[in-house]
Amino acid sequence: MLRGTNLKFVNSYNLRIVLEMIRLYGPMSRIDISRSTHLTAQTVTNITKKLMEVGLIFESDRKQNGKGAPSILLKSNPDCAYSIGVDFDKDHLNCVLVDFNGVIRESISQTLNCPAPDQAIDMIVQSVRRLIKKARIKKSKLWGVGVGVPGPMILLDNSIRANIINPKFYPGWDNVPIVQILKKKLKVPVYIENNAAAAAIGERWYGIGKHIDSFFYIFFGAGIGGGMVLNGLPYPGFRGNSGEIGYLPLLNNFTGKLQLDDSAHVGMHFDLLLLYNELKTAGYKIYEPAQLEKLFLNNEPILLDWMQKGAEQLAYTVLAIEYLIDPEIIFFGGRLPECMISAYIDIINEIAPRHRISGLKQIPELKLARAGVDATALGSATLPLYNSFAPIPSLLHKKNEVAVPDLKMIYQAL
Amino acid sequence: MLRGTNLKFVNSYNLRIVLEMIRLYGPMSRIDISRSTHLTAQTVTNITKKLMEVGLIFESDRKQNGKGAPSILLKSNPDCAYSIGVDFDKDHLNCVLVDFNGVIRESISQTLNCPAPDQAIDMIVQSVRRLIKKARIKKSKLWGVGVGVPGPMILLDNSIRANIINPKFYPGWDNVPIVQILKKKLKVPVYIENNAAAAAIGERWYGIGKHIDSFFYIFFGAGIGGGMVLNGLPYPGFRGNSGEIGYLPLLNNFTGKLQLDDSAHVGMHFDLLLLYNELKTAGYKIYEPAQLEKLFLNNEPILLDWMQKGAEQLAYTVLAIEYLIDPEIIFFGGRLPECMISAYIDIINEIAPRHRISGLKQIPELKLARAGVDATALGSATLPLYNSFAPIPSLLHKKNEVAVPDLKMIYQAL
DNA sequence: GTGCTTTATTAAAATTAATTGATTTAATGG
DNA sequence: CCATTAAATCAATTAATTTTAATAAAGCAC
Repeated sequence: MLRGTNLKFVNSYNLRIVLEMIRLYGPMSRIDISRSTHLTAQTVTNITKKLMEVGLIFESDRKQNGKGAPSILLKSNPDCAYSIGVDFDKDHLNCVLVDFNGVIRESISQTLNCPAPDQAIDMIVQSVRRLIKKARIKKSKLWGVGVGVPGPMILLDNSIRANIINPKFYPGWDNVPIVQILKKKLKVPVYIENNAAAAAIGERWYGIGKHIDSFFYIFFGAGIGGGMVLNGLPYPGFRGNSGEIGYLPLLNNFTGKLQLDDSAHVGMHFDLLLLYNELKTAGYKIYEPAQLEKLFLNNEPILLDWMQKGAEQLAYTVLAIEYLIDPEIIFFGGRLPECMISAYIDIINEIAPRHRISGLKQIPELKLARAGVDATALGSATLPLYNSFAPIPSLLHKKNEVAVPDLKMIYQAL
Repeated sequence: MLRGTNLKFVNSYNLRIVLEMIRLYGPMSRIDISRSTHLTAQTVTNITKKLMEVGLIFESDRKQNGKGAPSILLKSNPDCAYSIGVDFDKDHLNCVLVDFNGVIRESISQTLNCPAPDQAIDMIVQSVRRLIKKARIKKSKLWGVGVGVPGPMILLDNSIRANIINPKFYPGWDNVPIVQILKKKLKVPVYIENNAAAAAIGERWYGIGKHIDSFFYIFFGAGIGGGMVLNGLPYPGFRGNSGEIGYLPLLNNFTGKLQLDDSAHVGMHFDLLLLYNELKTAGYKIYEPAQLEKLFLNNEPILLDWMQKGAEQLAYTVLAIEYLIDPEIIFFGGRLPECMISAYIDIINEIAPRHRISGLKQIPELKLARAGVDATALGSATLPLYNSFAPIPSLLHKKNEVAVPDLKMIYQAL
């Protein structure tokens, strides 16, 4: 799609660049922003003036740096915008309300048992309303709701993200337009994303990935998934299926055992329901990931064996990511306890080098991302803020509809 | 790197957008460009005026479309710019001179025997000079020289692409600054790229990939390599190693045989020197890919067995590409004869579905790209033109040095 | 303390390319 | 032949950045 651009697009982009500079590297002065972005000092003054008027940033102390007038440090305002993230799956619903700086202000968790769409959507709506009340924020400052769901989605005509949760595992969830329904009921922008991709975006916007332009994110949820950020931007793939590492065929030469059938796939080794069942035979009653921490720390053999088998498959996947995508870093995060994710990283770091061709000097580092219950919800909460405030280069191109709100809308909203 | 932009960058980008529209969809009228790019008609008039002044485009017939003034069709001028592509490897040196439309005007091929750097560079310089003479073009219209080399390179400080050919297989080629040397001798811009990546860029700029925004390119050269184009742009990876499918570990469950050692890799099955040796034991004297066509058409068992084993490994690689990257299309191209590449595609299309998880409806199509001797050289020839004329979005961002010539420099050059 | 130097910030004017609105050009069709 | 339609362009306007110049605030020398 070859699209031209013009001065207005330039301005809205530069606005976001300056805001992002302050968010990532702040507190910082106008002159530092100018030097970094190569915008003139005057332009930075003009833009920061606008940003201050709408309350996105504010001036704080002056910084003395030798001779000359000390520069005025600019900070981003955590209370300028809030967002709600929803982590939804068959067995749980976690919702968090975060401020602009990504700090979780309030959260609500509940367990589910494969609810029907109507029921689930009602619960989400109620949770959102309760969060707004609990946090005592103005609804006008709620920038939107982001929903992270397991499995792939389809894109509708207008390239508005929508709404199939893998119908195979979710009876009744075929073709449910969650986005439209939630938008209508809540009257705020609603975004939906695969939970792994949402976690990756969250890592990019708030996590260690803030300064990493290209990374792969391996996500432990009910199964295993992945998301990627390339050149600073989420890369969803042509059909929205990129990063689906769970679908890779099983290898028997890594495990030393025979594979079940030709279409057996890596995801099998990370299906928590299968693990819970296996643990049940040993007398454990496990129904959520947090309970695994204790078993892991007690060196429960069933769990350790399970992890070892999975890690062997994952090691190959990591090599494939290295050689195909060559990201700067591979993050590991998700709903599992931090100690387990770290253990996976350790096993892979032991296995992978044996299968690596000699001669490659630099390889991506494996790093722990945000783990635990809130990982997905926080990632999902990022979606509205990311879309409203991130300097996405495609903003520079003319489009029929401005999908992304610009400062005029921010003026109106505040 | 967060950089701002301004009106001048907008203009140089819009110039390229309009030129690209005409190149890809031309002949087309100003009003069609306006509707497509969402630039106003007046802006398109201004831009096309500039492009005509420097001879990049010209007006041709009027197209009658019902009532009203007929629109004037604009065409890109094939003789506005030329480029020379160099395909260099241990055993051969192919050079082509192409015009702006990608038509090969002249070419020179010669066989080599692992030459030393001085010798090789001299041969390249001579070939370039001979091509200019043969094609009888003005040197001022030679936009540059692109060199495709096997194996990885490193990027120098200024992000000017440079200059290591995998030193392991090329004694004496450690740290040779080819780009700088050639630039000094030829006095034109010189670009270097991995041959697989160059072929991918060539496919994007001149091939079927012209209208495909995201694809993976599997390249058959002396071994096997890969390149990718994502969101319309070449994606080199963080260390310039993306697409290195040859490095993936071997799988024994696909071949049914034991792997040699832990670091045995897919590339082994595509190493032409190994194949030539195996064929030698059967009495064949093969030293270049074109000779394989006859053997293949005669159903030579050694060759067919070789291809079957390779294809089984490649099928897994294709699945990994599908699930990790999810490109629109996977292209297959390179120095092998077209019939052999097609055969690889057929075998993979037979194997892959068996290992695919059920439920995924859409999958990337496997397509034949340009095959044969000129594939790499044409891809390399694309590099200078691509860098000078393609609407690369990063052009919109302010930088210290303008690495890419803009229209001012085009004025001077013509 | 005073005055000079240095540096950050901002005000005013200039610049630039896109946009808007009016005009010209060239065909169709009654 | 003239009204209609649509493409292309001229002229004036607009909206952002840039340039130039002024102002403000600190350090430093005397």
